[in-house]
Amino acid sequence: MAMDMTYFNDMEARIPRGKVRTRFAPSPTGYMHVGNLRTALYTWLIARSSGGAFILRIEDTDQGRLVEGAVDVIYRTMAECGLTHDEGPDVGGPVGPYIQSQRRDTYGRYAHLLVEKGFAYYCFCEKTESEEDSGDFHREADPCRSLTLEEARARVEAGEPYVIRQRIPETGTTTFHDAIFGDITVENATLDDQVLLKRDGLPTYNFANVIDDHLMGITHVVRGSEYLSSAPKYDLLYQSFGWDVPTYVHCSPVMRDQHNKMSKRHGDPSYEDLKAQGYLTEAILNYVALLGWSPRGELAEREVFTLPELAEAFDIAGISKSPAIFDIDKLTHFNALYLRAMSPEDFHAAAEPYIRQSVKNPGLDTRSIAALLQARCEKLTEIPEKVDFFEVLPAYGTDLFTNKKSKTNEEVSRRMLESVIPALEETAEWSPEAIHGCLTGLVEKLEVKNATLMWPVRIAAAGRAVTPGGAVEICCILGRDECLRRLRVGLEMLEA
RNA sequence: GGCGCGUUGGUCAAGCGGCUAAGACACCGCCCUUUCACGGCGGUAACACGGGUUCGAUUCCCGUACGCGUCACCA
Repeated sequence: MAMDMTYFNDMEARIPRGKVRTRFAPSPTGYMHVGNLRTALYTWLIARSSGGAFILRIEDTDQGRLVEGAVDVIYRTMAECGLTHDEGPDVGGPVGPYIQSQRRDTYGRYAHLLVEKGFAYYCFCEKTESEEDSGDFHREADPCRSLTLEEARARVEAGEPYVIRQRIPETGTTTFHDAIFGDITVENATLDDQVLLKRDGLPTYNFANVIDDHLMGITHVVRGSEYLSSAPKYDLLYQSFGWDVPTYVHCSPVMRDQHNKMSKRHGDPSYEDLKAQGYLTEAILNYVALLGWSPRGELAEREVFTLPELAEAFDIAGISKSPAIFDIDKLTHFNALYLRAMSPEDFHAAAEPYIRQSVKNPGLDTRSIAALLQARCEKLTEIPEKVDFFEVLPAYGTDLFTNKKSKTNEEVSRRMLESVIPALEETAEWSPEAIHGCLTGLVEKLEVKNATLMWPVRIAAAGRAVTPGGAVEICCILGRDECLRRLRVGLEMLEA
């Protein structure tokens, strides 16, 4: 039973001292929900904002929950978001392996070490269904707690199945410190002798965490606030080993509404779902960063941050204690901001596939269409329905020709189109400038408002009351033949 | 139920003993205008409640209410 201490010392010696090290430790469920993404982001930011290291560790101790391809979702999402890791299963590192299922021997050794030190004990009890809903907690009820080490060992050697439980002091209090919540003190009597090593020899999540975080030199443990209540037991574990306690950073959850956390079960969007809904990675990250964190001081009013800017501005003190409700409308706003901030080239590249979903005609220029769209859409996915009229003239009623503000009705529109069609037939070239010149020339000649003439032209050209872009742009994109054809169709409808 | 945590407008939030209590989203109005947008300007809207402490509480303390978490050989 002697511990191979050189092994462990050697391991720890490979970690640079004094440097911040954080870790994102997802269990591979194949789904990166928004809360997870935010935890990953904050964890990454804490490391990057202090020049520290960010580690990726896969927590797959739960046999029954392994999902095929799930780890890939994690890698892909992290990479897409720019949350680069310095150490992990794929890139290696000095304190690997970084997959818990490959570390099982280690946990067992430490669990047994704790038994020898008296901070843990073998328990041979069969779990019973009834005691869990009694509501009351009686730690003293476990008879194995008072077994002598010799007795227990004899039973272990006789092949009796066992678990290893943490021996929590029956009296006194434990105080731990959290970077967000401050000092929290609890009565030891309210803590249970949690299982450290399961009957199958695998560690429980809580135990594996403590061992790995210590062995990997993690300085800041970032996790959801649901672990707040188990933190005292963590502290006791660290104390038992004589290890330094890391800084805890417990983050409150991202909620879907007042009562429920974001969850796959409720159909709340994952990172990938949001992408599919037309949201940009940058916008998602920016929004998510602000869901539960806000910059202090000078930056307090600022909301738009790129990832490097976040790394610069991030500060644990700005993390909020209370849960935050996910607001898709605000995400949409950020998305619109990012869409508009793109260069025309980048926007075109992003928008083109969506434009082509409804605009198949190769004669229609996607660059011109994209230019109209950039200030007018909040999500890429709303593009197809906004521009489908370029492809085919929709069926519409002549009532669209009536618009009070533009001072048009069907009769006025008929007169306008009668003048516009021959004028456009004669324009030398088909450019925005030429079309605009032609139409405004008519406006002067006919002595009407700009809008009075533009309105019917746009309606006839698009067959829609609301369009991205005005009459001139639409006519130009359509091309002379198609444009004139549509104007004639409109005129015929008005003459009927 | 025990224990723990939380509570500023509908939402995200600033505030860290003295302020007309920021800002953003959403919503409404006005301007701009060739529709709709974009942009600009303005508006509606909040300190959960009750006690203290203090010259003075959104800020500190104690209760209450409400909410959340946890009490697994799941993470």
